[in-house]
Amino acid sequence: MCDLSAAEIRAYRGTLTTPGKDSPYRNRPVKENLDLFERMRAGEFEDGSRVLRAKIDMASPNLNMRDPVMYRILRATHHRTGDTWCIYPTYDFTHGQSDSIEGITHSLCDLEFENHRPLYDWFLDALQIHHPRQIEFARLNISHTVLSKRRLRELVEGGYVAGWDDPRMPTLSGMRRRGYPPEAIRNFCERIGVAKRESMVDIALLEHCVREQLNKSAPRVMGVLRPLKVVIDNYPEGRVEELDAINNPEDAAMGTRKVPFSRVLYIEQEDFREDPPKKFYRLAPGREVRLRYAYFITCVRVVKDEQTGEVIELHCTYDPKTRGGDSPDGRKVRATLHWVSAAHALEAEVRLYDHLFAKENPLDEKEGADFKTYLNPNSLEILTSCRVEPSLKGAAPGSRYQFERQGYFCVDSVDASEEALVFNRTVRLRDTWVRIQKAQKKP
RNA sequence: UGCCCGGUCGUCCAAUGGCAGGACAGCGGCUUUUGGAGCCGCCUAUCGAGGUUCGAACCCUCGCCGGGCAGCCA
Repeated sequence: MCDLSAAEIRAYRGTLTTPGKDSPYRNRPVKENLDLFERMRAGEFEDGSRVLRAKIDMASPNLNMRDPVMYRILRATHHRTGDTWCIYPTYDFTHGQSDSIEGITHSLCDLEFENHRPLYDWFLDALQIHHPRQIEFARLNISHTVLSKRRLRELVEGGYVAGWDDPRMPTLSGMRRRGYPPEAIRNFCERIGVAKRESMVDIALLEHCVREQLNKSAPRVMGVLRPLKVVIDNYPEGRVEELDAINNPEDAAMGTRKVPFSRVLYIEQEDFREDPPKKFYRLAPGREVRLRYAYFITCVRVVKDEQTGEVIELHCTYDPKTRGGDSPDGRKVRATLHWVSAAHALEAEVRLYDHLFAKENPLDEKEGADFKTYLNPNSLEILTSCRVEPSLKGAAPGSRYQFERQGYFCVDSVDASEEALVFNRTVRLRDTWVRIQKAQKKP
């Protein structure tokens, strides 16, 4: 038993380069120690007034061995035992014993506990109980996020995210809600391996594993995130066709479905450019493109808002001979666009998720900045007037789809309902066009 | 200027005394009714100096660099 205050214990411990010195209470007789410990447990003493320490070696080069504290007085309410105990053991004292009681053979932990292993071993040897072997490994770090429970909690409690299962969180509940398939996570773990050196795995590898799995398993659908109205001038008013669409080109067994086509459609705003830059293959005035599984269309007129100049509507003509997307004369188009029929499409909310942190390593807190200052302000973008194809009606919570040319999305398991479709973007598709644009901007 | 641990392509992991290999990323090409997927190719690494050895990423020594440790936190 040691009556030194916390500050005194610290002072007696010495420093990294100088040995500590013995506590004046170090050689108390066993009988007195036993008595004091009984009374400590009974609650006779003030919080922090005394502690139980292991008598090891105040001159040890390993600070953890300089007579570490085993029990301290703490009047805290425990979530299981309530107020029955006013003394609590330290982690170092407990760790080996709980492992031992559970019959563990190998106790795996973080690299930072390497310096604690001699103490772990010391307690087990002194107690002469089953001795598990502690092995330390590097903790997993992933770029553009944080994984420590303490920091994650800071994000939750500070309201930086919507909760532990916020789809941006690298928690299992977060990743599940985001739509990451379990197989992808397991595969990721297998690929990154386990080692003893500090490392930072590129989040791109995780995303690759997610795409790889989803590419095989996710049914394809068409959904327009930012709708632009298109009128097919030469398509008969009131006419509706049901066109065949493939559910998954990677897996013929997943079959086909019908998608309705009519005179008024929506396409993606970013699939049209009035002044197309180099290598932009999509729709532009006078240009012909394919609507997936439907027809070739040519843009003949652009309607703009008189005030803002914003493009609000396109008029096109279609070639009836290209039904299904093939041209009988063999002429080619460079782009295939996804689309939905305006009259048949379902309205949906789509949540676009991106990296939680803009900085690769948020813990690289240069200039005294807190890791939270590196949060990505664009990690969530909510789109409320998206249009998706009618086959998505009643899609089950948690079910995963590929929105063609956009990415993988899953039905949110919390906010989606019979009436309201809500999708979370799991991960984007690899996008060559984005890369071309970046390369074009550089010079 | 203590003790402990670690340094292999940009990143992560293999090779543990015998041809430094894979994946991701990047770049280029082919193909394509998703600028997706697929296929092909390219790029790039053993921290340094000595030593041991027929032979060293691996063993030894000394440096250098990075991380951890001075809670009655875990």
